This record gives sequence, structure tokens and C-alpha cells, in this order.
Amino acid sequence: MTEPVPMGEQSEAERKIFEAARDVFHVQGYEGARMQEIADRAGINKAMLHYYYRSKEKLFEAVFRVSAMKVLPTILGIVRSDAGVPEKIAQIVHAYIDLLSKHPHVPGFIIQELRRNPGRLRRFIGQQAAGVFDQLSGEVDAAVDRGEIRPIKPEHLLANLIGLCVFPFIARPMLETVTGLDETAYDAFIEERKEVVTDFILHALKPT
Amino acid sequence: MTEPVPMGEQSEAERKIFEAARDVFHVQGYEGARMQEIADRAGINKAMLHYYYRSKEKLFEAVFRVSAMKVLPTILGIVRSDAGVPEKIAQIVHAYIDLLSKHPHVPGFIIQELRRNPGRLRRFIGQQAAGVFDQLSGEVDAAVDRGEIRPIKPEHLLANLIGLCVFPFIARPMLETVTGLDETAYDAFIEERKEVVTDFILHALKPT
DNA sequence: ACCCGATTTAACTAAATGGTTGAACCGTAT
DNA sequence: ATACGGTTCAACCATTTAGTTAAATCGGGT
Repeated sequence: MTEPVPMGEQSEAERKIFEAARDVFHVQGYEGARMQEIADRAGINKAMLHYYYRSKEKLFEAVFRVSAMKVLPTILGIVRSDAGVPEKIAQIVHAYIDLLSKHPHVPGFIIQELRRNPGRLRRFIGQQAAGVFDQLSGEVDAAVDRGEIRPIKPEHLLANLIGLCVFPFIARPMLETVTGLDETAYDAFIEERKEVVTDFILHALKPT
Repeated sequence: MTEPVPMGEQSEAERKIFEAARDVFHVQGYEGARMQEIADRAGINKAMLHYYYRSKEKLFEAVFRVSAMKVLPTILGIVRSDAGVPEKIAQIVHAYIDLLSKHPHVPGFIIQELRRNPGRLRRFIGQQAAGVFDQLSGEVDAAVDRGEIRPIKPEHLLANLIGLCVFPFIARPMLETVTGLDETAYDAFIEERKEVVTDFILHALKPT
């Protein structure tokens, strides 16, 4: 081997495999993905997949972990910050749409896996996000009591917040068709949403 | 045969096959579905699937058509009605959430198929929904001009409207975990959303 | 009673797919 | 140079899966 691989690091081949697997799993989902296609994209033999990752399931697990980790911590960090509720909303919307623009297939990928195997994400969230909703919940209730925002149950606000950010990514081909936007215009549309969604939510919450 | 089957109608067997296929496809998706499981659920031999529907693809196509048809026309009818924009929004939200509560797996099913084969839904929407967005678009722009609602691009309003209705269904297991709601509480949560979402959108659009 | 077409089944086939194996390769340390 | 451990590959294997077939069944019309 030209370059020995330090313990705990990825070899060139392992990295290429992972990236190929990520691309294929993200678009095709677990069931739709073919080990042969992953090998082809990585430009290596199919047996290599099993040499580095023991099985399809293990390879998928690795991809899932990294993908979910890419999306969750950003949000959690903002929720944990000490900004007020309206500022948090603005920050989350901007950070989330920004992030998803860089990984546009992740939301659909997560949703798909959520259908196939709800348990995995449940465990994952249970570990990562424990207590975070309670914190947000408390802050929202307090802001409501203070009359800072109109009354709303935290679970509704959370669902609205995430739904508004995520939906354009998972339903992209549908919305493109309905609205008649081409790919470039749709990218601009998503970019606009950082402001539009923030504005939309804050107005919805503005006390009368 | 005990009951002859009139031309153009479904036999008992065909109906049972279709219902089993619908249930399996809705939850497993195309790739995840097994013809054997569909046959088992229908309580018939696997060969019968091919007798009535020539192939997995054809069977899926039938299920998809009916499922998409169940969800689209309701919305289209309301959009085409002559109610004002705020009334239309209220009607769509109520009708849509009501409808999805009866077919909770359909949104995820559609999304999954949208990823696997965007072309099919594109064609489907192209036929069914042609012109409907243009109408809604015109009405929204007019309402904005009249100062009836705050300025918003129709594509954003549409994305918000559908996203807010649909998201709790496709992300259900995730939201259940994060919020700690059990199945019964989550059903109540969805029921609440008819009012909450309507209220949320209308306030977001209320001129200042 | 018998025929006939529609329906149903068990057994089978062909292809695809995840996974395995044993040999070859390659750079390094002895 | 040689042995060695990690790496790579072509060929192979076992299982699963969609799809086929040919025979059996069933009920109504004659």
C-alpha cells in the first residue's frame, strides 16, 4: 500500500465507498439501493464493500448516522442557546434551510427511513434530543405568558417550524411541477424562504 | 363461480388483492413490498396477482392512481370554488387534514414514490392540476393588491399551506418521540391542527 | 350428464441480489 | 529475497423474488 492508514482513520477506498453509499442510499433508500451500484460508483469491486463494512445493513447504518448527525446538532445548538423565542425561530429557520440546501436529499432520506424502521430514528432522537423539546416548550410557554407571542402549544409551533423548512425539500419535484418553476428558479425560491418563512411565523405569532 | 362479475367491475378476489396491495405498498413502498406478502394478506395464491394485474408495476400503478386520486381532487375542488382567499385557506386546511386522517399513510406513500419516480407524479399532476395553480395565484395576487392579505408570493403560500397540513403525517414517529405524545394524544394533536393551522396562516397573512 | 370458459392452485423458472472465497497483489520489515 | 499482513479482485454461492405454466376446479348453459 502506498499510504499506510493510521488507526481509526478511513482509507482512501473506505472513503470512496462511504461517499458512493451515501449518494445511492440518499436517493434510492435502503430497499432501492443496490450494492453493485455502490461498488460501481466507488469504482471498486463489490467484495470491498463487505471487506470494509460487513453488510448492507452496517453500511447503511454508517450513512444514516452521519446524515442524521449532520442535520440534528445544528438545530439543537440553537435551541439550547439563550436567545429569545423570536430570535431562536429566525435563527433556526435560516440555519436549517441553509443546511438543507447543502444536503437537499437528507430530509427525504430520513423520512423514508422513518417509514421503513421508525425504531432507529426513535432511539437516535431519544439519545440526542432528550430534554431539548422540554426546554423549548418551557420557553414558548413563558413567552406566551409574558404576552410576547400569541398563545400556541409548543408542539404545534415545532411542527410548523420544521414542516415549513423541510417540506420544500421533500416535495420538490411536485412543487416544481405545480408552480412551473425550473430548477434554478426553485433554488431561488428556497433561498427566499429563509426570509419568507421567518416573517410568516413571526407574524403568525405576533400578539394582536 | 357463485357470483358472475359484470363487465368493468371488480370481482371479490380482485378487490381483496387491491386492498392488500394498497396496505402493503402504502407502508412498504414499491421496493419494499413483496408480492408474496400481498398475496398472503389477500388470502390467495401469488399467481392470482398476475392473473388480475399483469405485473408488480401494474398493480402498483393501480394503487398509486387511486391513492393520488383520493387526495388531489378534494383540494382542487376547493381551489376552483368561488370563495375568497381566507375562506379557501380555512376550507383547504380543514378538508385536507380531515382527509389525511382517514388515509394517514398516503402522504408518505406519495413522497416515497416521488423520490423513486418523479416522472409519474409529474405527469399525473400535469393532467389533473393544470391551471389550478394559476387560478390560485391570480386570486392571491388580487387579494394582496386589495390589501386583504399581506404580500406573499403564491408559491410560498402554497408550500406553507400544504407543508403545514402534510408534515405531521409524514414525520409522525419523529414528532411523537420528540414531543412525548402517545398515539392517542397525537391523534388529538392532529385534530387540533385544523383550527391551529388555519389560525396560524390567517394571522400570518393579516395586514398590519 | 357434459362441455366450456373463467378462476384458482402448486410447482416451477429465470434473474437479481447480498454475501463469500481463495487466490493474486503490493508495499514493508526482516 | 523473502516472508508477511493488509488489500483487491474475479468467480462463485445461496437465497429471494417476480413471473410462468399446466393442470385442477368450479359453476352455468345446453
